[in-house]
Amino acid sequence: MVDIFKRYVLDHAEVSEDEFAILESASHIRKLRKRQYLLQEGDVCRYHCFITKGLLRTYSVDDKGNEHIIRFAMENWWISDRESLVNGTPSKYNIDAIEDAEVLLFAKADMNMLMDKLPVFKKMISDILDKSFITSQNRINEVISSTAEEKYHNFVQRYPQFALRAPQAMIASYLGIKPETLSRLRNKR
Amino acid sequence: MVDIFKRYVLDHAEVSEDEFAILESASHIRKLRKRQYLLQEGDVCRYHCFITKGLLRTYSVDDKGNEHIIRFAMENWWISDRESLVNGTPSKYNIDAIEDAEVLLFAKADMNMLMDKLPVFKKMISDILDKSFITSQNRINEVISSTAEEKYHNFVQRYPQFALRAPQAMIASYLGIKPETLSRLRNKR
DNA sequence: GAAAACAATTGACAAATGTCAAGCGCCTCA
DNA sequence: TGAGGCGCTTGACATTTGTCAATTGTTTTC
Repeated sequence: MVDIFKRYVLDHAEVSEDEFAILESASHIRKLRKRQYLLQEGDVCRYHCFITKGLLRTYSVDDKGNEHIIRFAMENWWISDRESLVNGTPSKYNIDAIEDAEVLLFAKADMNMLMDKLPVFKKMISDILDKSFITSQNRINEVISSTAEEKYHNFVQRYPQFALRAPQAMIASYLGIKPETLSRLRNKR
Repeated sequence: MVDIFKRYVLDHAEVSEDEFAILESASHIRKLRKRQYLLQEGDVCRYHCFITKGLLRTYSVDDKGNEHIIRFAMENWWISDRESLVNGTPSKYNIDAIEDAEVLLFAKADMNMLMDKLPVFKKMISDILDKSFITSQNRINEVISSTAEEKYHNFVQRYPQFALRAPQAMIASYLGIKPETLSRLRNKR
C-alpha cells in the first residue's frame, strides 16, 4: 500500500530514501469499504488523500436529491475538497468509495510541514495542482461545447478505467445527463 | 495602468517598493482594441497577463464554427492559457478583447525569475492558482447540475460586472446555451 | 449621414433530453 | 437459497433547448 505511494513519489520527484521516510511517517492509512464516506457534505476536509487502491468519487447533491459527480479518482490520484481544506469551511461535496479502497491521509498541517521541509515534494504537489486546473478548464470547455454523445465518447477515451469500473448511472451523473439518456445513446438511439 | 497593478500587488502580498520595481521592470504594457486577439488558437501562449483595463474572454471554436466561452476576465484578473504556457504547446483557445483593454505582459522566463527572487510573489501566484482551481471545480458542479435558468441567475449574481459588460450572446456562450434560449428565459418564456 | 454590421427578440417547428413506469437479469446477504 | 435490491434497458410521452428565418432598433464605419 505504502509501496504504491513510494513508487509514485519516486517517479514524480527526486526524493531520497530518508526523505521518503519523512513523508511516510506523516501519513496514515485508511481503509474504506464500498459506499463508505471519506468526506461528507457539511464536514470540514482535513486531509490531503492519496489513493493506493480502489475507485472514489466526489459528488454534490442538489435540492431534489440528485447526485452530480464532479470527479472520479483511483490509484495514484490525490483526492480532497481543496476549497474546504484550504479555507477550513464546511464542504459542499461528498467523497465516497465506489469500490473497496485504501487511502493515505496527510493532515493539512503535516502537509504544510512536508512541503516546507522538502521543496521537491512541494514542487510535485504544485505541479499536480497546475495540471488539475488545466484538466478542469478542459472539462469546462467540453461540457459547454459537446453533445451528450461526444461527452460520453471523450470520457471513455480519456478515462477507460473509469468507464470500466464505474456503474453507468454514475458515468451519466459525471456527464450531466440521465442514466436513461446514456443507456439510449450507448445502444445507438 | 501600472498603478492598478501596483495596488493589486500591495493588496495581495507583502512586497516593498524596491521589490515592486523589479516586478514592474519585468512587465511590458500591451494595449488591445476591441476584438483584438491576445492569443490565437494554434499559437503558443508565452505570457502571463495581468489586466489593468477592459474585458477579455477565453474561448474555443468547435467544428461547426461555434464559439464557446471558457471564461471572462477583467481589471485585476490574470489571464493566459496555462496549458499552452506551461507545456509550450499550441493553444486550443483564443483570447481576445471584448472592450478596448490594457494588459501587462510577463514572459514565462521572467515570471519564473520573479517567483524565484520574490517568494511572497510566488506565494501570491500559487494562491491565485489554488483559487482558480476551486472556482473551476465549482463551475463544473454548476454546469452539470443546474438548469439553464439557474445557471444564468447564478452567473448574474456571481459576476454582475460581466453580466453588464458582455453582450448577451457571449453570456449564452459562457453558459453553454444558445442566444435565443437565453433571450427567452430572460423574458420569462 | 447612409449603408452595413451587430444585438436582441420572436415565431414556428425540429431535435435532444428528461420523466415515469415497467421489466429483466444478476448479485448479495441474511 | 430465495427475496430484495441494484443496474440497466425500453416504451410512451412531456419538457427543454436548438434551428432557421424574419424583424427591429442600435451601433459602427466610411
